[in-house]
Amino acid sequence: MSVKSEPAHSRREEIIEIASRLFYEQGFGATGIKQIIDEAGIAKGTFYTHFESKELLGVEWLRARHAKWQGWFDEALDQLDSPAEKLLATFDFLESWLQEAEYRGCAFLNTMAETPNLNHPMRAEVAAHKKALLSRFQKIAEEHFVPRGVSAEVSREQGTTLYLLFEGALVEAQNFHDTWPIDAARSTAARILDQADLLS
Amino acid sequence: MSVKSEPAHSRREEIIEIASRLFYEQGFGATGIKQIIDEAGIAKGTFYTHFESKELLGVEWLRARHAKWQGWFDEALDQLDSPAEKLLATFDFLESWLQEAEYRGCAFLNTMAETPNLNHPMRAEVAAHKKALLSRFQKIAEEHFVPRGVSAEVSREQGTTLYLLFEGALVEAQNFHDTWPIDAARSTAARILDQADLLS
DNA sequence: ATGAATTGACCGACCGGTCGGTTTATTCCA
DNA sequence: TGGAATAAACCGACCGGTCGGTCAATTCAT
Repeated sequence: MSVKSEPAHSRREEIIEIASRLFYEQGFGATGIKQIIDEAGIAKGTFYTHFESKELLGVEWLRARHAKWQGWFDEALDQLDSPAEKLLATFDFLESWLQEAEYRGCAFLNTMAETPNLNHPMRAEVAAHKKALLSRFQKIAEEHFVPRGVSAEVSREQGTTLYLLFEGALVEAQNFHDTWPIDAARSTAARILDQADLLS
Repeated sequence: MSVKSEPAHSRREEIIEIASRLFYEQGFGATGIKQIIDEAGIAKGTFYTHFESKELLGVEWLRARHAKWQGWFDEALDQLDSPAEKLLATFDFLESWLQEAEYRGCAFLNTMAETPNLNHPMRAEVAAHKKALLSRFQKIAEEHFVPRGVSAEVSREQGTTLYLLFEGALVEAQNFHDTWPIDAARSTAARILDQADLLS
């Protein structure tokens, strides 16, 4: 018998896609179930056959977004050769992201900001996403610095710094709606990558 | 005749104080008028004789918070002698702030995150607050670097970098609820301040 | 025929905001 | 000094609408 193939867009996935757009553009709290089901063209009850609660939909949103974002990030870095190029490309990635009309900053940080409770399931997704990104920076920084005679530990510290610069630029570009924070962070990043001799 | 003295806490100020605490702890959107008037012990109508709308109360909240925050910031820096000490003290200030039980990150960035509309009056307050903070960093950076032979422009660029590190540390300390982002940013800041010779 | 998917009316609670009316404090004139 | 007039502060019921969530009834595909 034929394997039942999952449709490219199951109802459940369709709801996640629509909700994702609304959550990102308006914020999780500011988006009501009503709007989601209206745009999906379904009834309230149908929504609740697919999701236990709005909160769990929020968690699924962040999980899906994490996967998608990682994809974008990897795509921007993978074709580059050197670790230094990769690290600088993160800022170019940020800049092209900012150009998009729907740019509303980082969905994870925005969600963190409106979710005070540290034990909220969505906060766990935020922390996991950022932890993964930090590890990415640290790993690439190691690839850059260690061959230049810098210890693994100090190399990772440089990765941490680049991560903090990245996050600072991300947030301030959203605030001022301008690329100058990204440009400034990129310049500093380039200088840091050039200073292996001072760290060894 | 005697000058009519304004009471230390007018009703209006009392409402702002109560709302400020709730807005910071729970977020602006997540806090209802009901809760504010209940905690203030007043009726709905009384609230609206003092404020046109919840939104304008939000603006007043941010204005008052900006003034208070500037005071904290200045207090942490004013008694220090050198610009370098001042700049490093900003991270110590951040760290002691994080220790507080009610720490919920930056009220301005949190508000930005839940306010997509760039033309919203509260967004203007956020931008103004951050612009003032950036200028502070740039000015102190000038005081540090210019006497060491660095141009005014490059000195200001270092101030911008320190600002971005500060903001990155602020946000990530909130996310991970830990001091390591602040410590990492502080270390990098110290190194940057030590590199005047590379910039001149 | 049966079980899953779908429907939309319905629930109680809450949202920001309005309004007519009352209380309280100040001003002004006799 | 007393009493009327004025204005500001205060009250809480009420407005239309939305919130997240439930459920009995119906449709639909196997």
